Amino acid sequence: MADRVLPRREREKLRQRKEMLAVSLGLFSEKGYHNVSMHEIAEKSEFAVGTLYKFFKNKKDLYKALVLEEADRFHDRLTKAMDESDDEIEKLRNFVRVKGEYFRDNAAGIRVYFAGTRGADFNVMAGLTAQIRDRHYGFIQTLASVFESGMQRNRFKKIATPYHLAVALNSLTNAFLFLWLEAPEHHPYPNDLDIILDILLKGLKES
Amino acid sequence: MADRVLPRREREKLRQRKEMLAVSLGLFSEKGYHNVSMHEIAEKSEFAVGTLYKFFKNKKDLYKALVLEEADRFHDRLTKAMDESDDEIEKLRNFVRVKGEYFRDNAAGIRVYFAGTRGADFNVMAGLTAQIRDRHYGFIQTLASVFESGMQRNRFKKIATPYHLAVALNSLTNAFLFLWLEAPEHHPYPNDLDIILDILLKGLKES
Amino acid sequence: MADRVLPRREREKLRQRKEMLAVSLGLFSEKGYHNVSMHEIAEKSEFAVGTLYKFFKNKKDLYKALVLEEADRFHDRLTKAMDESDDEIEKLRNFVRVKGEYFRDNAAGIRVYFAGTRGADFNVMAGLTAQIRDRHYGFIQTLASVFESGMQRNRFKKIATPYHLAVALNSLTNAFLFLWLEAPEHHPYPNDLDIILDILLKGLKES
Amino acid sequence: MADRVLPRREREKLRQRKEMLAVSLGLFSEKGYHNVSMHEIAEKSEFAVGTLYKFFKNKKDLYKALVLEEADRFHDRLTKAMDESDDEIEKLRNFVRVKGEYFRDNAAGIRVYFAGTRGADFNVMAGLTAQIRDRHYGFIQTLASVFESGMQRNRFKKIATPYHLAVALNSLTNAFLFLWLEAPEHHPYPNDLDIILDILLKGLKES
DNA sequence: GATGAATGAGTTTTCATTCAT
DNA sequence: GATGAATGAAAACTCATTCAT
Repeated sequence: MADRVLPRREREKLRQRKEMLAVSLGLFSEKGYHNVSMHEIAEKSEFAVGTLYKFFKNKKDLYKALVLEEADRFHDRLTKAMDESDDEIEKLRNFVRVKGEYFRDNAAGIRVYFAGTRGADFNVMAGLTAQIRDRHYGFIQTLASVFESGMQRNRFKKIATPYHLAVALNSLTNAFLFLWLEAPEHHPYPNDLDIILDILLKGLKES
Repeated sequence: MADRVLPRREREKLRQRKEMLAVSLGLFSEKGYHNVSMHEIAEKSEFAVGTLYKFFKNKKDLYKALVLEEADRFHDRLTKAMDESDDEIEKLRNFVRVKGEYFRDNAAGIRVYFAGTRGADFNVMAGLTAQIRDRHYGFIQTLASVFESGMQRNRFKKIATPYHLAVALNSLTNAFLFLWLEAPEHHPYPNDLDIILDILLKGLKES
Repeated sequence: MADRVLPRREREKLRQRKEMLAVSLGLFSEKGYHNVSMHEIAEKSEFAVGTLYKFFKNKKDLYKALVLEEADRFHDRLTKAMDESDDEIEKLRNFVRVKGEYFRDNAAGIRVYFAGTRGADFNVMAGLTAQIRDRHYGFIQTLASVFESGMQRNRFKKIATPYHLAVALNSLTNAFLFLWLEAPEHHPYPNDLDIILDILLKGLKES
Repeated sequence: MADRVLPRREREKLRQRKEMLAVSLGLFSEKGYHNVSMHEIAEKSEFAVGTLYKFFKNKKDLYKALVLEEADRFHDRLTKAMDESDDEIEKLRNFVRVKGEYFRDNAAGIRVYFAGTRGADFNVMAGLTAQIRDRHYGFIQTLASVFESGMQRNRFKKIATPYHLAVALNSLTNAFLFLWLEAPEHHPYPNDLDIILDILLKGLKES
């Protein structure tokens, strides 16, 4: 780990920053950006307000950092899951499975990430939306490349462009996972997802 | 029009309310709930602040009314579009086409509607989220019933439950329309949509 | 009654004014000047706000009129009670008895009158305090004249100036009646009063 | 003084709080609760509005604290004055004298205290009236106990219950002191008071 | 370097008063 | 003459941010 080699002072800083973001995540995901005050974050994380401002220029910055890191963690996890196999179908199965797990285990992070994307304060949170979008777009490209490689190796029919298929798979998994996230009692967790993927694969696979 | 037969006073009231909501729509859709002040709405709509409060109990109420009416208008338009034909495939084509038109022509309304759904202030805007979700769920059922009737008449294969198919079609159209809404320059408007529907229909239609 | 001979229009006006003041009395006595709005008075009295302003220049004026008329009614009643006898002791007994009845039967008026006197908005309610004080002073003089005449007729000992005695009797009756007004369950109504007067008279009467 | 041993920070806090209350006392006593704004208090006390809210939850709370502390200071002073002697008559003389001095030297506090008692916003200032009344009742009991002990030691005749006598003496002193407070030019300060007490004592003392 | 007290701009909301109908 | 819709000044209160200790 890189942490090991950092001077103690630096390591400590990182630990504090992490703690601040963890507390912020809990609060923001629960109440939304405008219903959380810096004092609340300070109190719950047991830092002084001024210390928060040592780590983040202002409230917006703290929020941006949080959302972007949440986005990166999310996308990293998905990318890694796909990298675990060389087989395109297996990659997609991993994507769906791990995304499901991620929603289940990181509901707060997911909520903050999606609020940052399609959230309340549109153009206002200047920059954030754009940066999130870039990351999102980047990930969609990664996903698209799986479809592309599958097509090149003639494992998938070219029923649509790889990009379209990536957008489709991504939005479908989102939709079903949100159903579950918002009303777990009505939408039992993993089954829906497999159904989706199976249908898509059935249409895709060369007979 | 019912408007004609209302007493003049009532008609005038309605006109004012509409104007207030129209201005609010513009501001909220552009800047988000928390970045619009009542003074701003008053000024831009050329009413006094007090007058706004004659029509809406408070800021939250104004916002709720706006979002709910926007949701109703949206769903009504889609439902009507589907009612224009008795043929299930035609119904779905109408849904996709009209939804596309609606996104194109009512970007502000769409933004406010979706912000209200997956928006910023989760449990905070008590009631709103729940009401929106009810309406959304109701609409999904309407869409599902199209798939169901298609299946009963053996026009569609039963590749998934009608409810799943409705969620799928809805989220796919959202996804592609948002791509266009957010970056029209990269995503030429109507073509994507047809592609989606065609793929879905190909999988659905009995050969 | 003078009312009879007024033109109908005038009589009607007077009736309306009375109604406004009656409703205002109820509201002001219950909630205090600042917690009653002109709209509330208008609604409860079933007049339009504008009509209120036809009768009273503004809210302050309405309140002043109310308090002063309440003061006059109160003092008139007491003065009349004392006029019913020529005997000084009987006059004082009447004063005490009728004052007690008045507190019991016009709690709202009493509250408004005393709030206007020693109330919340000191110098602010410009003029009111002064006018009330004048009336109050005038009444104290009336009461003092009873003691004075009793002294001149050698029925009372000159244990203090008539003015001092008037102030004393007045404040004592106020004190005991307020005890009852504020906590009737702890302070049974009429007995206390008689005790007071008897003590005072015992000290006063020539043996 | 306990102040000496408090940490500097605490002492500073107390000093600020005192300053805020002092300025508030001046303003409230002059204009009444509803005619003083938090901004006004902030400006005159040279604190920021937000700082006021650090010390007092809201305007009502600030006012309540002010009135209750004023009441306590008043009653403490009177109680101490009576404790200075063991002789009942001397106790009463001290009470009257010190009360007079207190009215003379703390007119503002007295005004605020009495406004809080029989003041403007009856049931509205929920809690305040009740708390004031409790303190007032407590003090009346203290005063009554002087009469009671005087009776037990056969220094006073039992012309009335100790409680009645306490209410009487208290209301009489109030009445005469208010005359002076409101129109010092007409009512030279201390004489009236002695007269009152002397009359009362004459009636009370065993011959 | 950390702290948290102090700041005051900015927000929502109320309500006395006016005046066109 | 009565009405009550419209007005907007003014109030209470919050909270991101700063900076002296």
